[in-house]
Formats: sequence, structure tokens, C-alpha cells
Amino acid sequence: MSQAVGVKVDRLDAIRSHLYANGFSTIQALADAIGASLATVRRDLQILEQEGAIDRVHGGARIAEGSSVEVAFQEREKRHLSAKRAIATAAYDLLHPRTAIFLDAGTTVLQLARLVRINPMPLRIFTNGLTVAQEFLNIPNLEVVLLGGQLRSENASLVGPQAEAMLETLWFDQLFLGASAISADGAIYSVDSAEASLNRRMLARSANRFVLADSSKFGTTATYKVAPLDNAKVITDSGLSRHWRDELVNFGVDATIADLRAKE
Amino acid sequence: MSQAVGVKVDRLDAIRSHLYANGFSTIQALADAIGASLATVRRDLQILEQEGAIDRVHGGARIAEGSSVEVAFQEREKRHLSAKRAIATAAYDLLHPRTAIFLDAGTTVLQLARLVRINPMPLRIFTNGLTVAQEFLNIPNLEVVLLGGQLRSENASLVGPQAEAMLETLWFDQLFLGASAISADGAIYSVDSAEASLNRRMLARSANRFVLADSSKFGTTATYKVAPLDNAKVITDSGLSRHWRDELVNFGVDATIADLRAKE
DNA sequence: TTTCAAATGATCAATGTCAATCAATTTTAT
DNA sequence: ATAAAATTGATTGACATTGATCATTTGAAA
Repeated sequence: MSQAVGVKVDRLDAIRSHLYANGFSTIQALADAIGASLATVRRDLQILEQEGAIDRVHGGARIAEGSSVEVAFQEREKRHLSAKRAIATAAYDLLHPRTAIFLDAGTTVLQLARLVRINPMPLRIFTNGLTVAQEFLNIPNLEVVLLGGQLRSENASLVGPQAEAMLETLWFDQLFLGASAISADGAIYSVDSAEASLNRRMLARSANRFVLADSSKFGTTATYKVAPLDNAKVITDSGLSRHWRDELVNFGVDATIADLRAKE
Repeated sequence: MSQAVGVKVDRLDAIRSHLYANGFSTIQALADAIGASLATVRRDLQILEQEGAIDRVHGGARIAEGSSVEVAFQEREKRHLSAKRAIATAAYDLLHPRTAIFLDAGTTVLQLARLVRINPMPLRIFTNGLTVAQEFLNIPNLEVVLLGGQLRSENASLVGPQAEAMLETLWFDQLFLGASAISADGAIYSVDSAEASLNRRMLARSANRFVLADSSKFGTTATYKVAPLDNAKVITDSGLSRHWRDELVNFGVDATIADLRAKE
């Protein structure tokens, strides 16, 4: 039925279309449908795979499953993973059943979300993180509310005036905030302007504020300032330098240092 | 009934699906259903067991205990998949670059989202579906806004007063709405009260309204009424009965019928 | 417990698929 | 018009998958 498709862009479109319609196709079938050689189809599939549009499997290809797009995010999630887990465990111990908590959209906070999923307790959870919310699908005794707003692809968070407006109507017992960086002068920084603004609103709407930041974040900076550290208590890991431990005392910041070697 | 399935990924899907439908199956039955040898089915089952999707027992295999919740959603997504894809393709042709559209949180609408991801155009997209939003991560030229609200686990949607309040501040060129059921008297129904209420607000805030419903939905009912069909145009598939085609004319509903066999 | 048929996993030959290479062709730049 | 670059299709050796065979294990009946 299909005609030969001679130009590359058309071919790629045709492959996308064919794969979308059929869900899966062998390379031979694609070659027949398009009128190109097997070698060319393979090359095209390589390109489409790099675009993330399709998944290649032995014998053919199919349209990509949804969440495979978050490769960059997943890589970031794995960095300093043991530190993040230790921090998350310390944070988990601070939770009280039947309270309202806000979970920020960071990779460290995501570890806390995982802990709550594995070890559930009745909570009202608010978040602006898509991945955080996803952790709580089908977990009983949780009331999960996601902030509305504009989707920020970098960390799958929701930001913007709509998110801030929604925050104004809410109040939390505990806030667990991530941080892109913590500067030498003791301030929390973010890489994104909208995120920084939203983080400030979170701080303003919470009774108890915790910043979850692994030790590698200390002494670095990012573009947008969120707030001074003394607005919150800090939970970090035992990799923190002597210097920074002293600094935190100087800043008058209440810090919890999670032991990296502690197994639970 | 089943055809021979020659490629590994297809087979794995077929086995998952077969086991989900029957709960348990002998290896011989799977081999017959799939058209592969016993040895191959065993190897496939090994893979699925490693994935944790199934439990193997002497003489056959069954669906793994834990994963059955997530599988349920995936299976629902795959039901009438070709119809949903055909409908989504027809809906995609209605899109105009640089307009504002709302995508409901249904499995049929999800196919439309997938199509937009694979074949992007500049759009402002609003949705109350977590999975829908996730499709659009890292897609350039899209502005994606997620409605805030309470997370409904059954279909990963956001509902409730906060979602409705946010809707009141927005206006869409096109709405693409899913439907749990379309009753004999020509009304859209939903299985959830909050979802139905929210759907009504969506309809009120959109200039052009499209209901995406595969033909199996017609003549069924669910608990909560959303709105009469004539509030919107219908996009369905060519599996629709003669009777219902006439009924749609009687109701004065503008219907688009996507051809199931059309390949492009 | 013993027995035995069915089920299982390992092995092997045959077939199918993949990535790399290269020559031929088309496209693009000069 | 010519040279350079990119694209294409065929070929090849490496690799993966499949189905049949066979020795071993398993579960249930005697």
C-alpha cells in the first residue's frame, strides 16, 4: 500500500507513523512498507532511538515507553546515592503520622519519598515533584496533593505563579527541601529562578523546615538565591568537612549529620 | 485465536497479557497460544521471572503478587489499543500549532499525548493526568501545565477543588476528553465523582470539545454522569455499530469515525 | 517410601539478526 | 562542471535466538 519513500525526513516520519500505528514492527516489515533496504532502516532506527522516539529490540523496534526520557534525571539521582539514602533515613525518623508534610522536587527528597512508600504511615503529602507523586501511586492511607503549575523538564517539577498561588492556601507541619547548592556564606541556592521563588514560598508556609543536602553541595553555588540557611534545619551526611561543621555552628544552624556507614 | 508471535518482545507481551487474563497458565497452553516451542516459552518465563512480573511454578506460571496493580493499568492501556491509536491519530490531525489544548487523564487521550511526543509541534498543553504530563518531559517547544489537586491512584489523575479552581483561571482552544462510558441515552459517564465534576468544568472552559471514546464504550454505563454528548464532538473508531452511528445522528452529535484498518 | 510420567534445564545445530565495511550513487558546495 | 561529502544498499563475520534432543529433577500416585 505504502509507496517508496525516498527522502530521509519522510522516511523517519513514515517509520514513526508505522510504528505508532502497529505498536511494533520487524525491520523487514518496515523495509517493505517504506521501500528501503534493511541497512537503511537500521540506520534510521538508530537515529530515532537517539531521539528517544522508539525502543529498539532484537528483531525490530517499537515506540518508546513513556518514562524512558528521564535518563539525565536518573543519572543525577544515582550520584551520592548512599549519602542521599542516609539523609532520607534521618528525615524519615522525623515524620509523625497524620501530619501534613511538603516534599520538594529534588533527588534527595525523592529518596525520602521512596522510604515512605516502602514503609508507609498515614500522612497528608504535598509536593511539586512529578516523580515524588508517582512514588505514592497506590499506597494506602496517603492523601497526596500535587501542586499545579508549569512543568519543568529538568527535574520534573511544577513551578510558576499557579504553583505559588496554590501554596498560599496551604500550611504544612514539615517541609523537606532539596538544594542545588549551599554557598560559602550559608545560603541555599537553586539553578532555576522559578524554582527558587517557589522554594521561598514553601519556607513561608511551613512550621518546621528541613533542608536535605548531601555534603557535596556545601561550598558550591548556583545562580539563584533561595534563602539563608538559618531559615531551616539542615540534614546532611557525615562526609561533611570539619570546616563546614564549624560553619554551621557559626551560622547558628541546627544540623543533623546522618552517618554514612549506619546501615539502618 | 491468537496468531503466531515471532519476535521476542511480542511474545513477552503476549505472555504477560495471557497470564494477566487467566491468572495462571501451563507452559503448553502458553506455547499453543503464542505459537512458540516449549523451550522458548520456558526461556521467556525465565526472563519475566527475573523482571519480577510473574511467579513460576512447576507446570506453568502465574502473575506475580505485588505487581498486579501496575499491570492492571498497563493492561487497561492496551485494551482496544489499535482503536485508541486510530482515534488518537484522528485527533492529532485536529491540532493546530501554537494553540492551547487540554488533555484529560484517560488511556485514549494518553495515546494522543504519545503521538504529540513522537511528532511534536509547538503547543501549550494543559492536563490533569500524571502519565500524560510525563510523556512531555524533555520535549522542546511545548509548554506543559499540570493541574494541581488530589492524586487519584486509579488512573494517576489530579482531581478535587484545587484542580477545579485552577481550571477557572484557564481557557482552552481544544479539549480532548476521555470517557469511562457512554450511556444508551447519549451521555458521558465516569466511574469517579470528583473526576466527573472536574470533567464538567473542563467542558465549560473550552472552545472546542472532543470526546475520545473507542467503540466499546458505547452503550455502557458508569456511576457518575458527566454531561450529555451533544456538548462535544465525538471521535471514535470504525468498530461502532450501525445502531450507534444512527443514534449519534439522532442526538445531533458531530462524530468522526477513525478507520481501524487505515495504516497511515 | 517407591515408582513413573511429566516437567525442567542444558546442550547443539540451524536460522535469523546485527553492526561494520565498502563500493555505488545521490546530494551539496565550490 | 567538478570535487567533496553524505547517503544508500549489499556483503560479511560476529552474535543472538530458536527448537529439538537428552539427561536430570520434580511431584504425585501407588
